[in-house]
Amino acid sequence: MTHAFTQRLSCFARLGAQECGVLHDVLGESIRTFDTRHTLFVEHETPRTNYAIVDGWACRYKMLPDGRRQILSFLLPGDLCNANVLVPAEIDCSVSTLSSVTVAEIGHSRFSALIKAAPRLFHAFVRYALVHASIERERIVNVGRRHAPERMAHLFVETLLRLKCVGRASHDTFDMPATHADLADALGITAVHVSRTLQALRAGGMVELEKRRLSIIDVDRLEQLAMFDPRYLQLANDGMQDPASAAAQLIPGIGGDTSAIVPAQTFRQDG
Amino acid sequence: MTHAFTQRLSCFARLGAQECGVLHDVLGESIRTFDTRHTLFVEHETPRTNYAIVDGWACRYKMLPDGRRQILSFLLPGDLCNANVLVPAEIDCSVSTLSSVTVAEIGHSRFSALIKAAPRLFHAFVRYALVHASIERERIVNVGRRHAPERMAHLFVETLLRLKCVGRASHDTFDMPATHADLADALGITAVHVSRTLQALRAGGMVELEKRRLSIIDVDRLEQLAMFDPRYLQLANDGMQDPASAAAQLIPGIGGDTSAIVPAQTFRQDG
DNA sequence: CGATGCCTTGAGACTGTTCAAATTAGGTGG
DNA sequence: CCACCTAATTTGAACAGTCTCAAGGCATCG
Repeated sequence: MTHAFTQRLSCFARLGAQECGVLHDVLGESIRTFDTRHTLFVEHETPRTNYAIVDGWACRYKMLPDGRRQILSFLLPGDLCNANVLVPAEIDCSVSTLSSVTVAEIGHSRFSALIKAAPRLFHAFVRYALVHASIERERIVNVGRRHAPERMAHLFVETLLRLKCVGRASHDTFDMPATHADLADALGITAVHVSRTLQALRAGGMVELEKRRLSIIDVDRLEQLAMFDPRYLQLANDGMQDPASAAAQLIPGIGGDTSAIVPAQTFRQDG
Repeated sequence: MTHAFTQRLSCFARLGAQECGVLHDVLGESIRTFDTRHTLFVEHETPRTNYAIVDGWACRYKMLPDGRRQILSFLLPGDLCNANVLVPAEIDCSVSTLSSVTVAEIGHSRFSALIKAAPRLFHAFVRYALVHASIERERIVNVGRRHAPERMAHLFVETLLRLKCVGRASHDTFDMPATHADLADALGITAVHVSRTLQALRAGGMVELEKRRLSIIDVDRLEQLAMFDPRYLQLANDGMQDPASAAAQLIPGIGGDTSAIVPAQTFRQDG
């Protein structure tokens, strides 16, 4: 089975056998598991390592001094806990697990070696970071300009698509470890209102949630309600025509090795 | 007078005489002005050029199909309209001016040349992009977890600090071309409520606004109200100890030229 | 001096919050 | 497997914050 992170990166560059091999080795080096509600990074620290999520959910969040919490994004299988892999820098938000989580630990020097060994991977990392930032920008719109049911619909559709692209959602159903309180902090509403909003979507025949499994009954209607435009997720694999050379165009020292290209998949069909 | 963009970049790397010179030349090449309410980039297009703002305000925003708008960030003098300078990619939000704006136009090839000629500039660009993303993340917290007066206080303090660091705010007072409608779309509230909230801050003796000039009367109380923590703006110039070599550590092909270093300023005192 | 755009004000409606209590689900030790 | 404990969810009712709609005021600009 392909590693979720490899699967995710291949959304952003056509990875050849060589790149996949190197990546596979690095990812297999140090597998760790964390309990639910475990803090991986604390705001303002400068992480000395990175984690690629293999299984389970985590989240990036910020706290206000009075205890209010805002979740910036959910981290799903295939996601990197710290999207900034280019320069060592302090991170501006904390990261905690929302379920028990399996990760592949990747040290900074490992990352550096990866990038040097495979220019395509560098390109993929950069695009991954861009898309992750794009997801967070879309969240601003979500909490700023959508009503609670629309916000929830948007979050669910986004999550469904992101999980599908790493093969973690079959038949529009997936494990959803986030509690109402977690959803509330992601949506900018209260847990009580999450409960009521969820019931409204349920009553409308759009979703079903039991035993921490979420079933999207009517994706179309959810998308309509949320005015969902999937382009910000960049799942369509366009813009990949000339991956390595595109990077080389602007980044000094990145040369294009175009051998051993395997065809890229287009994700969005059912897993 | 130092160019606002040079001033901004020097927050992120100790720029030497050589870098400043190259930068100065590029910035002087093509100065343009745009009218107020002029759209510079449209969501989903792939820009072929970039603009560094010299004077005036612009904003990055997204529209929903029904006309709702969410402003993601204000672009102030010294800001880059498209923070992604590393790879050519479609942008996920539109950019429009909020006042008449003077910019320095910088083509992609120019940027590429800049980066190659001055590794320190590459480092500065990367950090600039990181900080801009950080500002947008803080906005999620603002609209998701703060009340209207807190949001407004936060936005005002942030803007004050950002303007100060490019010398555009003396005595805690600055030009504020954004209309109530613009502020509303940045804060995730309505224009009517902006009016009322503004009056509350005014009544509290914290700000004064007349003729499109905003005076921050009581910064401390605004910061307290907003629970403002300036660290996300990275104005303190720490983490600059070893700029070029820090980049070289992770990015292949970036070598460290440590000659001709001028001392970096710490911004936050009055301009 | 009339248009236009921007800001202000009021009243009522609505969305989402708060607090508190009841209910359910899950996990653990006996 | 049960009893217990804790965490998570649901529900109700009152309340607060923000929105909507509508009207009026005040600039600025041709």
